Amino acid sequence: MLSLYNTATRQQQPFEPADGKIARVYSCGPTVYDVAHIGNLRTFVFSDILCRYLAFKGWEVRQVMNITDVDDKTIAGAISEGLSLSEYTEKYTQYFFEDIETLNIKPAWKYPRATEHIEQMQALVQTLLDKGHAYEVDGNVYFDISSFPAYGKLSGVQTAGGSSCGFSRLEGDEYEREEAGDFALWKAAKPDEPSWDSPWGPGRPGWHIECSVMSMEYLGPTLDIHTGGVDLIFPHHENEIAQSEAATGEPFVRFWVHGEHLVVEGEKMSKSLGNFYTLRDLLDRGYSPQAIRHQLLTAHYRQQLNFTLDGLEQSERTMQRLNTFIARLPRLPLLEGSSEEVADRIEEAQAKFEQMMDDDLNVPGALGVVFELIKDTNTLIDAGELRDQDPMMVLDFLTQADSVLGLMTNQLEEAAREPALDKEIEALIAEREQARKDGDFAHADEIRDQLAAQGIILEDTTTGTIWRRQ
RNA sequence: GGCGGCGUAGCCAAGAGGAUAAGGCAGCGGUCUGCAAAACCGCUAUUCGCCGGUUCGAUUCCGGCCGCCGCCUCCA
Repeated sequence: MLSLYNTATRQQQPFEPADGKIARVYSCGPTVYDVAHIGNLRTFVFSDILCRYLAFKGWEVRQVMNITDVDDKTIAGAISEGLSLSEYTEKYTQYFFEDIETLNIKPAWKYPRATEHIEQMQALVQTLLDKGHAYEVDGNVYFDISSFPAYGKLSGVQTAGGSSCGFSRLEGDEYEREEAGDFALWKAAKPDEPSWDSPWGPGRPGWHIECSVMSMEYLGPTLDIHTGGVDLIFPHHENEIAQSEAATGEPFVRFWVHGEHLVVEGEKMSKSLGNFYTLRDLLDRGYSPQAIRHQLLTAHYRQQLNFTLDGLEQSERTMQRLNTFIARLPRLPLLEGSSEEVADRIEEAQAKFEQMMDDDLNVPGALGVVFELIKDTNTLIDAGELRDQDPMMVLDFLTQADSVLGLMTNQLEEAAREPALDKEIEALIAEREQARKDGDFAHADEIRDQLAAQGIILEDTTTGTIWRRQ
């Protein structure tokens, strides 16, 4: 049974959807003011793994990921580039979609944009005002945290009274809030800012309200799982709980699941340190999307990941091992039949894989299971014990595992295609075989080099020559 | 100051109160090969930052120390 670490309880707890069928997942998505960096992408890969695994477990997954397309940064960015807010955010929204496709992240069920839900946000703000959880000051509406006693339950941050060090840096704020911890639900428009009319005058929604509104709009008042990066626990997620539960009177989220950050070369990623990588940066340096995704999966999601170029090189080679294995498997010259040993190993691997993933998504452990099976299979190949029915079974297992890992999707598709007999290649291989028999190794090597130049790798086995694409 | 995490082989990284401490990368030696490629076999942590405690038994639990990192209304 799947169990997940729930930030709200600080414990790992058994998970299943509240209704037993549909997993309702809300994931904090990108603020589209810039190109995503590798740290953002790690979090999206993490929520991708989560959703893929929920589907693997047989539940229907409805993942909603918001696109924040109005906030201080997007407004500032649009102004500095001389674009309208929507032109500006649309550009980065498209970059975001390209990035997740490149990293083989499965699309969410819905990607609602904040600017398309202004009316619903205003309605929620009004509800909070009506219920006495919010107040208005000069066109701004704030949430009154003193009206919500449970405030702080997720993050452990303490509010007024006691040592409220969480708010020690809040002095001098420009807004006239009654309590330092109160946060904006609606912000009055400043001159030249994009704004929407509202009962409180022209303005725009606060950051937190969008997630409450869009999650409830598509998934109802109670979510099964809400994901995000650890940095969002406070104040963002804390505020979401306050707004949502104050408005509906129902529990907002059953499981809070947060992904740890990554650091780069042991240091916090920052533009000034020059270790601020975007996906494009890494692709330009020649790294493959496959290796990048793998590197993001090398550490458990609740563990900080030290992202390094050296680590990427290692992932590149690791993926090479995987790819070579998959590419040669369907072309091996094998005796007829199937091996009981292979069936046993696969069964064992399936059980262990699920056990690893059930344990709070232990992806590094699950990868270990996959590579153990690869090694075992290779050993059997070398021992001449693999039979011609076996590769299909191994590939089936890898396909199952990959429905979760998403690391070898292209390779498996290629292998599943009828290994089209390329007449030209076969002819060259035959020609080379004759040359080798004749002792004309120069000519044999010439043919091998020629094919290598086309990305065709030849391997001489004891029972014949096989080829694979690089 | 408050909250949280980490320290496992040359590197990355799982794990777990007691069975040979996964897996990947790199290295060395071997097998196979005309040479390669791929792969396999063997070697590479008698030991899990340091010091105590609990226990029949701890690297795994507890305490202290050292080192590193993150969060505390910009933030994945």
